[in-house]
Amino acid sequence: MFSKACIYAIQATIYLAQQSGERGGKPYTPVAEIAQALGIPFQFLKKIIQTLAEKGLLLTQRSAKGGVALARTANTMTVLDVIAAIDGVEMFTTECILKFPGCGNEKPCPMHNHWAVERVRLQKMFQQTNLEEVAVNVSKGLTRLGMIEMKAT
Amino acid sequence: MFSKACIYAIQATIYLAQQSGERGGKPYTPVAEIAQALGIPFQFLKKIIQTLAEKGLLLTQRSAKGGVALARTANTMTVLDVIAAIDGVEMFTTECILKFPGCGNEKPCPMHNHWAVERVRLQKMFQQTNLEEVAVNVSKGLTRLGMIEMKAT
DNA sequence: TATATTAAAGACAATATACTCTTTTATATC
DNA sequence: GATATAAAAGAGTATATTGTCTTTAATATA
Repeated sequence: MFSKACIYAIQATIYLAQQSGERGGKPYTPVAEIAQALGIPFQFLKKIIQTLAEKGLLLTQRSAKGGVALARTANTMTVLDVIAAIDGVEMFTTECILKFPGCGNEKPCPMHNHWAVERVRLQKMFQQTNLEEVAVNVSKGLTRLGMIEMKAT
Repeated sequence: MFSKACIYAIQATIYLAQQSGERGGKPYTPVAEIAQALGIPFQFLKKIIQTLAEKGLLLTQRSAKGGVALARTANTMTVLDVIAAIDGVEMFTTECILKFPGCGNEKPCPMHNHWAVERVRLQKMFQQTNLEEVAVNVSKGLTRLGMIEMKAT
């Protein structure tokens, strides 16, 4: 469904949302820390982070005590925003599940009418899920981010 | 969502369902004809067809007037059956959308509870769609298989 | 039985995705 | 202002997926 890059982007932004939620937390988190904490290849994550920064989702600071941070509050950033920045939203809007170029309501492929319904549901689901609520659930221990244990801070 | 191989498998089996639906049609369809008709790379399709045959979905006949055919009637073969043979059903059953190995109801990832709902819907959708109904719609001109025009026969 | 047709088999090539390494640049902190 | 920290930039490698080519084998048909 999603590329590895996109999956890592979602994980990293959730991690950053957690960081931003911590009282007295540092303003920036080094990419190396995120990669370490989530088990994501460091150099690969850096490129992904760069893309997210270019798309305006993250702020970067290169200096001592630098790193990256969410460009806006976690409750105004949705999982769909992150997906859109990396893999794009076409899969939820126009892309045919059989990858036929002209597929749409006028020229539907054999699966179009079924898929069009699910596609919209998926998009809504990711759009309605913001990084704050997700991060809070992780911090509460209700859900897990990767293989690491997350305890309330 | 699906690999190219899986997409081609779905297209090819729908094409074969159309063939089997035609009165007085030949029992077997050459892979070359399917590849030609649907614009699928011939040699690649042959391997995919082989896999489908190994999984029991298709019958093959190597000889003059040979080719491939559905192993059972089109109305008893679902799109999910085809997907299962190529990409597997894990994506609808156990696979985490963030690809976390241990993700499940006990140890849910941040998206698990949302995704688990959609996953099941998708599986049902593909399971409830059999090749006959799909092929009939294509033959009626209600839907299209690839870029080619399909007229009622 | 000879022949043409077509799938089977397996090596190989191209492309896309995932991942790494090295050098450079910015800047907060001391 | 010197230094250390950390991102930026870009070339390079590894792996998986997709696609091609050639040779072999089966068998229906004539």
